[in-house]
Amino acid sequence: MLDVAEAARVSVATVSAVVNGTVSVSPQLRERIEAAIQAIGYKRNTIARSLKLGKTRTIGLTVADITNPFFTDVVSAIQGVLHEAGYAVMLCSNDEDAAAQLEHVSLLLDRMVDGLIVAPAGDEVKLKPVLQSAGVPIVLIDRVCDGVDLDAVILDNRRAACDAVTYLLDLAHRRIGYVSGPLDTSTGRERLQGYRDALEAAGVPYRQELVRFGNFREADAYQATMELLAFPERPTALFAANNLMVIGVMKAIRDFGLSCPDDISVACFDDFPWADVFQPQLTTVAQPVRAIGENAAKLLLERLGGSEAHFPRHLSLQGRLVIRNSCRPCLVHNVL
Amino acid sequence: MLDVAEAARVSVATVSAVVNGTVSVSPQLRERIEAAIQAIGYKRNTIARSLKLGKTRTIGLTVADITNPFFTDVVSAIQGVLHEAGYAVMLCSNDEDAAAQLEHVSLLLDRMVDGLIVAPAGDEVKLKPVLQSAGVPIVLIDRVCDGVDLDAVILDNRRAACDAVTYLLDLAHRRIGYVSGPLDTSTGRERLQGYRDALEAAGVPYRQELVRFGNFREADAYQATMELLAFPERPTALFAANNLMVIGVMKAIRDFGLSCPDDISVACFDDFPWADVFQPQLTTVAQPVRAIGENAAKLLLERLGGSEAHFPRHLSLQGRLVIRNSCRPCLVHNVL
DNA sequence: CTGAAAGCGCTTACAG
DNA sequence: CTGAAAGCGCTTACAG
Repeated sequence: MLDVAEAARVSVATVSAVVNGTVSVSPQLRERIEAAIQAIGYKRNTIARSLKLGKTRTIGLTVADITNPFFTDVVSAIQGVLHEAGYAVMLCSNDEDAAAQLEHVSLLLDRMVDGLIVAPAGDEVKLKPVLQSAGVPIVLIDRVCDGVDLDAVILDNRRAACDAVTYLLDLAHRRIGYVSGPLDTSTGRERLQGYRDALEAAGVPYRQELVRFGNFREADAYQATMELLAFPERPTALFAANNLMVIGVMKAIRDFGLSCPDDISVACFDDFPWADVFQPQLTTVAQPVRAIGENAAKLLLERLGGSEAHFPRHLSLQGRLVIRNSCRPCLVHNVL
Repeated sequence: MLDVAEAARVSVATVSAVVNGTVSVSPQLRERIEAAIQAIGYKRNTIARSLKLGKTRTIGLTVADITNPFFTDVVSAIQGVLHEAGYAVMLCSNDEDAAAQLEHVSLLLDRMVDGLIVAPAGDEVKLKPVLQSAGVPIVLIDRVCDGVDLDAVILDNRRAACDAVTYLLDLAHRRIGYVSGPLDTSTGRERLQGYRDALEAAGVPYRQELVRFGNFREADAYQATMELLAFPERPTALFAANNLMVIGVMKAIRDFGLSCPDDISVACFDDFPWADVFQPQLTTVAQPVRAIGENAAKLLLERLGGSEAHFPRHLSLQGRLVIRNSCRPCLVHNVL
């Protein structure tokens, strides 16, 4: 910028003025300066600008697993609106590792991001204080931390899980195994609660041996399903807590020599773009992924725009049960 | 830092020395300073540091489509090694929109990233000069730009496509439709060449009416497949240029009232974690996704470490044909 | 081993 | 409308 100023024989203040359009500059000067900028190939140093302004125009985003299509879609939506608004996004994925997430939040905060969007990866106890003392606006997505009053946009997990399990119950299933997520995530807790709600509404007793926990990933789900299938009174239907887990469920069913939906019904959380064309066509609860991302980004943008006044806002979106052919009416008479 | 210096009654230079461990400081002083840091809750301002040092310790990453599991896996691998090395990554996805990618590269460069990893999204003509004048190390992944001499790690697309099509030919297929990617990407060009290589080696003439182009996304592939299936002499097998396109292919087959593999065989580029458990089980060419990402990150790290001397290095990895059950021997006698 | 001071490249009151 | 100057928070020779 100094070079430009010299070339155009003006002060740096004037160059800054035309670059930012903050103050009106006489046409001749503006032209001279713009010519100099072209000639020199000047590009504003955003780092210096950030230092002076105390704003970086970049926001940090940390999700549990970038490999999970759910997060991928949410991230894509977030990026869309943030880029539109002139923000860059720094992304960190932690493979469902809470300790790694903690480091990532520090890394992001170190780099002076203007705001944070985070999908907590378990271990809320440690995460909470870090988020609370971050000093920048934060919005939580997908998962919330109990007792942390931050903006959040999530799914109505309890209701959605309840809908899916109710559907299974309506098909006369009574022994419904649940391959659950971990209870140190709000999604894990709420979806389990939805499962229980559905059973209770149908007057079916909750049996904890039908519930197995895992960390929302395929390997755990495989193991959990193998255990469930080994019961003398095998479940007639299985509900999986997310998109990754259902793959593990299906692999276990196959390796157990069973077939879905002939021998066992399966439903799960999270939809797939290919669910319509491969057999069995999975019955899923579809999340409004783009809406989650877009709303989160917008909430953050509002905070960044300075709406400090409001209370934390929680947006709870509804899932949608997409019925395909992976569930059949239960024919065996269940003695509970 | 000034506050810390005052509290510890030393100069900022000394504080800086203990924070960075650059110069040895007497134990008592170090202790006093560390106490002050704790007390004040001081955190180094990375922006100021970056300005002074001319390095941001963050690298820019721009891929064509973060929604595509292939890129997602590559990104995940890249992040792993980069985080390990203390770098943050700024990610931009452009939905296969070359103009958007151009903007993203500017946004990244503006923010003074130390290096760039890019998967070019078509329109190389415009991208080339931008990359060449970037002034930071760059490594290309998945796709290269002709005539730009940059580090790159890619797949041997030609060979992999040839292998897959050869497999189809070995099953006696002669009318093999190809749902291709765009020719303004190197992957598009090379995979098509591989298709042609296979035909030529088998002595089967190349018929351009059997090839349809799309932009590596589902919708285009659907349209392309509908056209292919409408031929009086319908193809007996279809090869899709990537993971997104094969979904469109399968939807078109279904909507056409056909079934795979009974009526038509299908193979594609890119593997799926669920390919083993849903019918038809797709025959695919699996890419070493993690290796691509890891190698790209390592190449970049080397450049960042100052190995300017070498020529551009091109790493070409091999794909692997995974044979499942979506392809059957061709029974109809083909008259070409 | 420790401190005073310059400078990284910007922005922004404050004068004129 | 334009310029001189201070300051954002660091790092790093250079003295002592």
